Amino acid sequence: MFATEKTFIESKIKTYLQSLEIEHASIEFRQIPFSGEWGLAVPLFPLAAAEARAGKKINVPQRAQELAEGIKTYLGDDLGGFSHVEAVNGYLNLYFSTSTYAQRVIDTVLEQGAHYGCHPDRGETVMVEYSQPNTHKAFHVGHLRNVILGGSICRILECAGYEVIRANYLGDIGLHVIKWMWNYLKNHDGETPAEDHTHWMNQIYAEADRLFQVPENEAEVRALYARWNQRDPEILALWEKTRAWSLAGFDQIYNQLDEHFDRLYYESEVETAGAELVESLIASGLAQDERPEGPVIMDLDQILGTEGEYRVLVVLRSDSSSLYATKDLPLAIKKFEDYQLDKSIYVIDVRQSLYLKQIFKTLEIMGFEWADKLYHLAYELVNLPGNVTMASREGTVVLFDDLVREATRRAKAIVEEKNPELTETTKQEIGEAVALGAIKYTMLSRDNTKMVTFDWDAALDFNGQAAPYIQYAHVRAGSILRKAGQALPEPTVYPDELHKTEVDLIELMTRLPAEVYRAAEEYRPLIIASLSFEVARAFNDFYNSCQVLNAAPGIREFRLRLVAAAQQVLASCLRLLGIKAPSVM
RNA sequence: GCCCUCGUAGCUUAAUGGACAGAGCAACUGCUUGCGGAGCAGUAGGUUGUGCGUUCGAAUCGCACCGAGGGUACCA
Repeated sequence: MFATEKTFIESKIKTYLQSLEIEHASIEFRQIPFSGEWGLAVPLFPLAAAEARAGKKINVPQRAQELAEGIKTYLGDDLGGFSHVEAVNGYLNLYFSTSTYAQRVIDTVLEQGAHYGCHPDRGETVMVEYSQPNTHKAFHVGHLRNVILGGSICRILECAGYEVIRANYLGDIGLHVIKWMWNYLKNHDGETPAEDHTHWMNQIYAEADRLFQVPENEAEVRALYARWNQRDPEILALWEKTRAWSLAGFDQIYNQLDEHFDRLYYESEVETAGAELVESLIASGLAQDERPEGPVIMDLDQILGTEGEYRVLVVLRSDSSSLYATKDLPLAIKKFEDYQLDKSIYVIDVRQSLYLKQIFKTLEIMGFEWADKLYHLAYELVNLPGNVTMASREGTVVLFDDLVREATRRAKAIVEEKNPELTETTKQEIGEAVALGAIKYTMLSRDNTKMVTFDWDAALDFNGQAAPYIQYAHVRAGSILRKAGQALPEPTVYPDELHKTEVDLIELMTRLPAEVYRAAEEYRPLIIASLSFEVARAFNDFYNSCQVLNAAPGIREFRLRLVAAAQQVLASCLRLLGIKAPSVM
């Protein structure tokens, strides 16, 4: 936004430094850390330190200050767009005039609209694999973090200029599916799904899991597994039918979460390729076949000459049935056959770090030159209070639909109280937007590597650092603009003096483009979550200290434009987090 | 045992080797009332897990230790 000024001042500084015989100096610009004024800070420490290293006997901080003062004197009044300059503590601080800066920021935001903060196309394609649910099973709060994180990462990457392919990988085969079908045939034959597919599917699964403990039941399940392996048409048909039910259930969930996928991969579609791949690994001598006494393994440490680093990867069970690894290897290959990828990201919880490291290394050993483009985006688990882990087996899960229902109920009650004249449909809609926003924000506002302890009250706390607070700021901004009752004023000359809260708000808005870039590089939605909260807080501060509609002519127009720009930034941040920005609540 | 990740105020976090470790929630003390309940002013809370090292300069980089979590051949 200030490239011209930057270039100008940089060349001036370089000219001056050359006169001191300091060549090849790299000038670094950063934000001035004091609030209330804008500008660029140039630390002179690196230059002074370079001189010290070159053998001059100097005190670095003192020399930095000397250089800063020298530059200040050299520049004189020729500041090219900056209003004043100071040399302090080893920094050269270049200040913009408040009104020029404010005007430029607000005009840029309004002009770029929803694109503000986003970057031009980089010509790179990234695949993000996330969600990965098992069909025929529950969808609980633990799975939720994965979808929310993956979805937000996709939006951030897109905004940062990447072409993104959203991939899902569904566990549609395996013992859990056979158990389910066995119970269905035995106890639920002919039944069709209840309205909430996933919930219904899970009830049958949970029951099957319990019954499986009885030995004769287990024998029956095994027998059914054998029929499956022989591709019994009746079983295949049942599998296809029930799988479709499960997928329809997931679609309901993804719709509620505002998520979609570009490409679905199924475990069932890579199983055969996996078996073939294992055979070729054995043939090439990379894998050791210990069947039937043992499994087929790859001793990665032995192959690489490392110790305790990569360990042993089991690629096929001793009974020749497949494992995760059997399918993940061909899947990785398939992805690169299907698309020209510059990066392939796996959003999978941290417990699988070693496993994914092994998979990536194995592909490298196999000679795939794209192996270095694979990346495991690890995130920590969701816990329940009292250090209880989510486990379907122990029944210690909070199911997705229960969570959303309860959250919506609470959110709707608040909406009802604040805004009783809304229609029932609108209340329901807003209640859901607020509820899902609160849940998503809870998951995204802590770092990927930090455990989220799921607490009903904390997740649904609509005050404080939470999504409803941000959504509410967005609504308030909209309300002012509505009341202004006219088209947004054209850009005008801005006031010379701004209120402190206006300055803070504008300052935060300028940070969006850089923060999007950083969030994309580091795969950290938290950065956007924090910024969105700060913008909302700054907006509320402004709202409480500055009148907009009753402000003097001139000021009023400026403030209306500021409100519109702030609303735009809030909307953009929320969009990046996958959180809806309602217009009333 | 070995490997990985993480330790900043009660909680969530900021500072990307440089200007006083900066906020917000929660807590405490007052005051105020709505351009949408909630807001404002203030207080308190930190030897950045510990110790060494590198550096003119370390929350930031390195090493060691301590603590938490996870993983460690046929679970997913």
